[in-house]
Amino acid sequence: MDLVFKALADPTRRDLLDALFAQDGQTLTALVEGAPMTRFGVMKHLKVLEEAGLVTSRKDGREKLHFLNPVPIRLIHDRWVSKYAEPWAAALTELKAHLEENP
Amino acid sequence: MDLVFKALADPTRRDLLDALFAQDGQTLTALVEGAPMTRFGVMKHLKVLEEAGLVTSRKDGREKLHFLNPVPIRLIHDRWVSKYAEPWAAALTELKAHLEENP
DNA sequence: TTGACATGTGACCGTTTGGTCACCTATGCT
DNA sequence: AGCATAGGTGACCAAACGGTCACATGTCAA
Repeated sequence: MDLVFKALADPTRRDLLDALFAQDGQTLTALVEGAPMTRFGVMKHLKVLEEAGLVTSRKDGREKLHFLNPVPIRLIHDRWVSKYAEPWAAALTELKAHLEENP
Repeated sequence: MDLVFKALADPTRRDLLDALFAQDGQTLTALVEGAPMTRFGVMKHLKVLEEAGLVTSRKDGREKLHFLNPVPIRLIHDRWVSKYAEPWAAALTELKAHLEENP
């Protein structure tokens, strides 16, 4: 779980996830297009994403295809984000109700 | 937004958020209790959390009180996490429906 | 007012991280 | 076979990060 948070901390890696979200199963060289760095930088970031479980990969001939895996993000949502976000939503609902009762 | 992701990347900072979730409005020295580091380390982490907007603070005499601010986490959920998590949930729903149709 | 307490600042230091490169392996194509 | 292409490894470097400390400021209470 810590690896997922750390992986999400870098904007380049979030951009890579977005690129895979736009088109899943891209190769390394396809992902390098549009990334502001060399192939090696992208390789390192992809490795971090894979070790965090956010991306899975499959070799096809001399190409390596990369796929999004949304499960870890879902886990972050279920076990962590909702804990903080939902009480706030509840507070907002209460505030709304209060305002409607006392306009 | 990048500051929020970076702030969440450190386990010590997530622990601080948990401590404030358990009891909001704690002082610095109260938060140092239970943290595996000195006051200065905790101060640095709290500064990162404040700059990310995840924690707000108010001075009260010689004490500084710290409060959780769940809004940035809510924003992460709305603008980012749900984008990845919800398609997965939808895929699960489809899978479930498919299995029920073809048992 | 004096002393204890809560917090703040700046320097410092070892480790991690982001990025590049020289060089290498493996696959496809002709 | 021979060459171009896709990907991989290890070393390297500057910058950021996590953590500590000496020292300083402000505040309460006797």
